[in-house]
Amino acid sequence: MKQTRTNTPNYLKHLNKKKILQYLRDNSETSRAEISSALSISKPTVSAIVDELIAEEWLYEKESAVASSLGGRKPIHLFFNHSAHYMIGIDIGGTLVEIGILNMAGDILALDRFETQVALKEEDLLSKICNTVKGLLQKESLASDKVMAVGVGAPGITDTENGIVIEAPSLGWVNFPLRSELEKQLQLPVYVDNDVNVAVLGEQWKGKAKDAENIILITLGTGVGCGIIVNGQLYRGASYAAGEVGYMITDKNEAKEGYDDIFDGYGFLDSHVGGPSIVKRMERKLKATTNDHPLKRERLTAKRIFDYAKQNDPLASEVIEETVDHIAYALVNVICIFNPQYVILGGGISKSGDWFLPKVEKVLEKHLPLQTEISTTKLDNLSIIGAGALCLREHESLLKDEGVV
Amino acid sequence: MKQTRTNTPNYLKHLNKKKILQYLRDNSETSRAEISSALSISKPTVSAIVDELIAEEWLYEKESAVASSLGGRKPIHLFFNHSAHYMIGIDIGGTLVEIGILNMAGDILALDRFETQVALKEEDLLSKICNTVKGLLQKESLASDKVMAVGVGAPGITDTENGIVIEAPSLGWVNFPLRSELEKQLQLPVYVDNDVNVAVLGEQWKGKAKDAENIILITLGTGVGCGIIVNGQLYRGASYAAGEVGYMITDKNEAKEGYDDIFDGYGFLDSHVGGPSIVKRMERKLKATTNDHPLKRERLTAKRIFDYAKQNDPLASEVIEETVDHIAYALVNVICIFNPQYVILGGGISKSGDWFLPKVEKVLEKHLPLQTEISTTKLDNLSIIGAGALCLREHESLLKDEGVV
DNA sequence: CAGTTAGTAAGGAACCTTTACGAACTAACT
DNA sequence: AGTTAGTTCGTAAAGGTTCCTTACTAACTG
Repeated sequence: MKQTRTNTPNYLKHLNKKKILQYLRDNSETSRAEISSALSISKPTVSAIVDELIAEEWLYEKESAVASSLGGRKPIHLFFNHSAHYMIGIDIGGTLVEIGILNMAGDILALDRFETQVALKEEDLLSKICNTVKGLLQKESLASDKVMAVGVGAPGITDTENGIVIEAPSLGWVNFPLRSELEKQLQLPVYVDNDVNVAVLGEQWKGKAKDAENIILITLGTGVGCGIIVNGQLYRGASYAAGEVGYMITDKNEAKEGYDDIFDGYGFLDSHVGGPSIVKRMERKLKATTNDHPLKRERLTAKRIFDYAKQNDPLASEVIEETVDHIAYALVNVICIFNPQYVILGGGISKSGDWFLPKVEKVLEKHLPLQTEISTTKLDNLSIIGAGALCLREHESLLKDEGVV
Repeated sequence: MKQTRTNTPNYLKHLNKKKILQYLRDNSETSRAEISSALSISKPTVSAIVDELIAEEWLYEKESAVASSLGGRKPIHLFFNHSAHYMIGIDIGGTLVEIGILNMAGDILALDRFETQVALKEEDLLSKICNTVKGLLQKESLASDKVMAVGVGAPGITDTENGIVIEAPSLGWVNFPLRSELEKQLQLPVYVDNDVNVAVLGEQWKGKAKDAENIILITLGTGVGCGIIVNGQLYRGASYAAGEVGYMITDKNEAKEGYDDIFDGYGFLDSHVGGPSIVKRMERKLKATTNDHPLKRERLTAKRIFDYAKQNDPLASEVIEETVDHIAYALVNVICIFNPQYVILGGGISKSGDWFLPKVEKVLEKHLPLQTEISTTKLDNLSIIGAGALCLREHESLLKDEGVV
């Protein structure tokens, strides 16, 4: 079998085309001449490629420009056509599946969702997803060939090369061939990755860490997850298990004595800052106290306990303080190893970020000489946007970014 | 000013040439036909490029081959010429400067060394380095134009793009323009990086982690350092400070109470597993005990204390056990974040590796579900070899590896 | 009108590929 | 032993890309 030749003259053109298209995505309202000087490609070459891209509807022209003050012909401005191709972003979560249609600008044109566990019980989850996708396309009256690719974030360790979900406890999946199944039903290219990885990609595309090269995203939820972008690339680890910070140990004495891992497969940090562990510790405190406490009459959730801590409730504060402490020291460890440009916190707990971030920063200042910007996610539908970013990255189209920038 | 055009037909040839040369470096005794099918480049193209490479002395032919058992013309075997170009590796350490000449196979042909602090006091360190280089070249009767590049490992945070040592406390350097100074005096291309980064490159080139994509090297010495290769690339961090694991915290309670940082700029882990901290803790134990102890009559060093611990001396064991503990938990944290293929331990303490690695592995097994191979450096002159690997990576020659493999 | 800038056309050089061929060797058959 | 078929290696020749440089037209300012 003959392999495809890569380093052929054709490939050169491909490279240049990609370069130009990427430049236009980031710099709208530019001209052929500007592209030529910015990317140092000769003017005739730029013209030829731009004409092709216009024919393929990736770009469009608009002549509304003004000439330079020194005189000269007016440039013909070029714009990236955000509506020529679309992407579908799917976020499969333990509780909710969200599906959206994105244009190339990352705008969500349509969104639908359903409960995961219900779908798992009542019907086939895969079919439900595919039907929802088809429904959305119909609603937006989009033909399937307008869709460039489908990006999926899955809640578990994922073999991205083969599109196989190695393990997703909340779905009961083990070595589930998600990509091939979806591709069969949807007849579209599908790209799958871990939900946390997808989320960092989203932050890099549209969020706080726009275009940064070194980003860490930490999700605080049932467990602790961590998405890593280094040297501009997603880092997945030797066996797709990078960023399993839930196993981090911030207190060796306690680790030695043994901690109660809330669930099997959860690590030290999971068992100290994960939602269920917060609840568990609060329950213990409540039992130990003989006084009355309003939380004794409520169904406990991490969020409620946070709320009480914010109002300086002594019991809740004790519990939360310890949690925040662990988070802070975990951040110290992550930052000293990675020296990232940004650390972004996501997940349920991050919504209380404004309140606890200053406490965290205090710890960082004390133990680290490195300046790092810490913030919480500000993006709605981060996972959907990230799934789109995954498409952009992985799709064998012009926009694919190979290697280092 | 006109920039250099990159995506020109010439560039294509450059890419192919590089590909072929790299293939030959890794697969000696191959033929034009084999290259063609392995790299999927057409036979005529391979022939043309190989002829050029032979003319440039990168390769040589040897006809001693046997034909395939199915018949056919005998292939002309091609060999990488390890002696056509040379590299100079320099390891600037706090106590010792080592300089070596390497061939392209990574063999050290000549080696010289001198004491750093003496040179710093008595004369100009830079001149001393350059004179040593010149001396070595003379000794090997090598012309300067046979030297492809010079690689340098510096003991501090280094701006590799500009070749500036941002901070090297042991040399008293702050923002020292090492590259330009050396280039001026040696008239050769110079590449500078942090000593730990250089060391990982060495391990990847010639050591245990040969050609692995994801490697962590941890050096245990005065402080704790960490070199990181992810996705096949060196990771330096957002501000060249990645891998400063010395700041890692493995015991939040102790960190909170405050630990005595042995030196300014040393972090929690430095202060618990660094050589001086081991000595300090042993001193305390010795003072506290009224019994006689042979170590009371010796000059204390980390190595000696390790030796006594190995012989089950109770005092030394207590000290070392705590140190090993911290190392183990630090490894848990590093591994859970990175999921590397290999973790390699270097530095002075690593020489006792055979003895303490089993203890470390026990901790890892308990807290991590990830399988990771942990070992200690087996390479002599790792830093010199690493400096050579740095040359290979960074040099704008054919062997430079851009982006992902 | 000169001066300046945007985009196009034509000619030329470099690259790679495919197809075709000679050289060299094995194995099997006469 | 000699011949022939089948393989494989490496090289030519021809053809088609690509890109670049130079030179041009178009269009606008002052």
